[in-house]
Amino acid sequence: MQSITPVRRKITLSDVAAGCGVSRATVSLVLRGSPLVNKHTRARVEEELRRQGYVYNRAAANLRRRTSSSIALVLNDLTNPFFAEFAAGVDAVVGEAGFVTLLGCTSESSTREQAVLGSLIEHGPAGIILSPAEGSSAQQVLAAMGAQTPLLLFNRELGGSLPEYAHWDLLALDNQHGTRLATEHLIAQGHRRIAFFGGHSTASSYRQRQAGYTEAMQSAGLRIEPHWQVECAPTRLDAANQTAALFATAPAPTAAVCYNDAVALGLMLGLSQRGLRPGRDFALTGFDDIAEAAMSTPPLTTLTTAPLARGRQAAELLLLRLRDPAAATRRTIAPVQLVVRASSCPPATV
Amino acid sequence: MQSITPVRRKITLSDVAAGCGVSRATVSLVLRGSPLVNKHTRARVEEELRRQGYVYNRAAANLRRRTSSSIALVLNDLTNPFFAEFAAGVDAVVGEAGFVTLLGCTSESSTREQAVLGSLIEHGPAGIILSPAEGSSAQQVLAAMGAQTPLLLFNRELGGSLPEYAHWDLLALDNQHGTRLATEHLIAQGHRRIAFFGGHSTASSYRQRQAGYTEAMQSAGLRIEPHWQVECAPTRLDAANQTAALFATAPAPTAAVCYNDAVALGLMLGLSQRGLRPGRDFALTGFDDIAEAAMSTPPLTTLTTAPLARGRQAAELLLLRLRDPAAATRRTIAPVQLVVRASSCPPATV
DNA sequence: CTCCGAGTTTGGATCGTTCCAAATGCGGCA
DNA sequence: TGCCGCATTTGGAACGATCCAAACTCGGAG
Repeated sequence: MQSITPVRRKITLSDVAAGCGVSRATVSLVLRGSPLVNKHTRARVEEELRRQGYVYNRAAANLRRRTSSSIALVLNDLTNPFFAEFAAGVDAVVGEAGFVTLLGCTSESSTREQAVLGSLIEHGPAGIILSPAEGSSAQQVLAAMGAQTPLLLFNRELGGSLPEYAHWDLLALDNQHGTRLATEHLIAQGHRRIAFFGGHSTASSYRQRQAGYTEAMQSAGLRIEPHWQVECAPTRLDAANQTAALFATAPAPTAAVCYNDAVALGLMLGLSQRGLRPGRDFALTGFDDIAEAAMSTPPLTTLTTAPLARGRQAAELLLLRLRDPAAATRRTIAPVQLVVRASSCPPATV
Repeated sequence: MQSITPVRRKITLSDVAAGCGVSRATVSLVLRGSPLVNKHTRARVEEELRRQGYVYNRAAANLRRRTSSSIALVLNDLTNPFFAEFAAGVDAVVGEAGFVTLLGCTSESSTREQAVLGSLIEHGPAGIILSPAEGSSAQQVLAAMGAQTPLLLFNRELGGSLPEYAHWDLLALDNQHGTRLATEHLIAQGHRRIAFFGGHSTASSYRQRQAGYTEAMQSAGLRIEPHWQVECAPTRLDAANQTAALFATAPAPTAAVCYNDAVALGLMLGLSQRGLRPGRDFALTGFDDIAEAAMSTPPLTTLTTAPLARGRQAAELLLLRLRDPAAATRRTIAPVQLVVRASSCPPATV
């Protein structure tokens, strides 16, 4: 039966040491499970730690040891389920390794990204996992975080020219191969006039996905009309609004490879508004395999990226880097897999 | 043109002080924008700070000032878009207030919750926002985090008996009113035999939602058959599997108020498998308004909870508490709003 | 009876910042 | 010249942990 007297002041090592008549150093050794300390002393100290309700001050320890116990995770969009799952994966591994996750959201703004990085870096994380905001550049990022802290870039490349002393690891999806698979699948279904729809060409992931599409089209000897490549913000709403552009000029496409699932779902909406039934009159594919993809009408053919696993992987890559700061820079490309659902129908026989 | 010499050792106040011939104290004053320091000196120091690429060590400052600059966010399920948006909202406000978010995911396990809380507390957050794992108790939570750090509970109550010295703020959704609205809406549509489907009665939110349903039914003078209340895990899969239970005994319900959207989507699946068309032969409502709700077939009538706004609100409530630790405990109930979509059809005229 | 060494314990300095009381410089006034 | 007050600057002691070299205890060997 322990009586808990609500205390204002925080309990420190010295309090515990005084409480059981040993020195601070001894208590410190007990805390860290050192084999040096005598069994009997250890028991006494541990009892006293419990009794006083001591809580370890990791900040103080980190200061003295010049270590860090946190890893920063900076995301361009946490409201996107893809990144939310990614974050969950990161946090799991980071936690297992005894670190704590410092979270920062940039809402796709490179200005906020700088502010967030600046604020996080002051807390001295051991490393940073960054999924850059659209249009953020290497110079910006380096200016905000310095070159001291190991960086793992996820999902996107940084724009701008790279100072030659800059180096970081990268984990990206195999965007190009993914859209190539999707395009080939549509071609195999019998489509010849295939569009590439949505996204902003400023993003590196856009350029890669578009390259996969172009590659597949060219390999099949199919030509690409200019108006089949329509850019829009990677959101449902903007995608729906831009649908008309696909059909502005003849010949109209019979299928589209979309930049991602959000865009594909928006395109479905836009098609319906024009009286076209997605999955019957027009085929389309997405990218990401968000939860809604399987639930939409028709269910969406897309590319799964296993965001939770990618999160774990990102954290593991960063931990590897922490263990060996001098190792050569790694660029990891994670595979993606085509999931065929009803949205990628054969062309309608008109 | 600045030449960046890659330095291993971290730059400290003393380095800068030495670099421009003033004392550490003066540099510290400059950093904090004190009006005491001479204009000319300030300029010189700021130049030197830039030149050396100084980065502030907030941990050291916090140690000295006995302050904290972080807020811990502990979530039972970050892969749920509802919580992901909530987290984004929290992080935005926390960031604006000059704090940093410490993230912890518990994956709905109260054991992990204890571990996560224990780890986070060592970093000395100014406060904690906790959405408890299922079945986590007040004693557990208090044991892991002590009574020193202000706690804001989100979404769920803690189980177990409360020690009388325990007190914390609460932000919850108006569960009871929400399901009452949904039930009344179904009654207005003409339904008389309405079920309450899904969720675990161990959760406080379940009991509240069920109470709202019961209340509405009783007010309307409608009776509730025992087999119309079917529990299941709040996941799509389990909901689909439990669908049969609703129809095991006569009279079968013609509509169901579901515990949440995941359950409702699962029920739709289950209904389809029985040859019932949701939104035509059977009406149903959800809770949460996750993104899929608007996209499902038929679109799901549900209750919106504005998770992003709830996140902001949670953070603001906690900041308020930090400003006035002695203020009376608050229990905030956030309103929810009924969104009527196609799933809540009138009863089929058989 | 002294000395040795293994097993434990400990005081004091240190990490990078902030606080505080005291020191410094300097123009003005008696 | 001496003293006051204002504006600025500063050395040294914190904050709560860890590191390190030195010290203590004690049984056994010489």
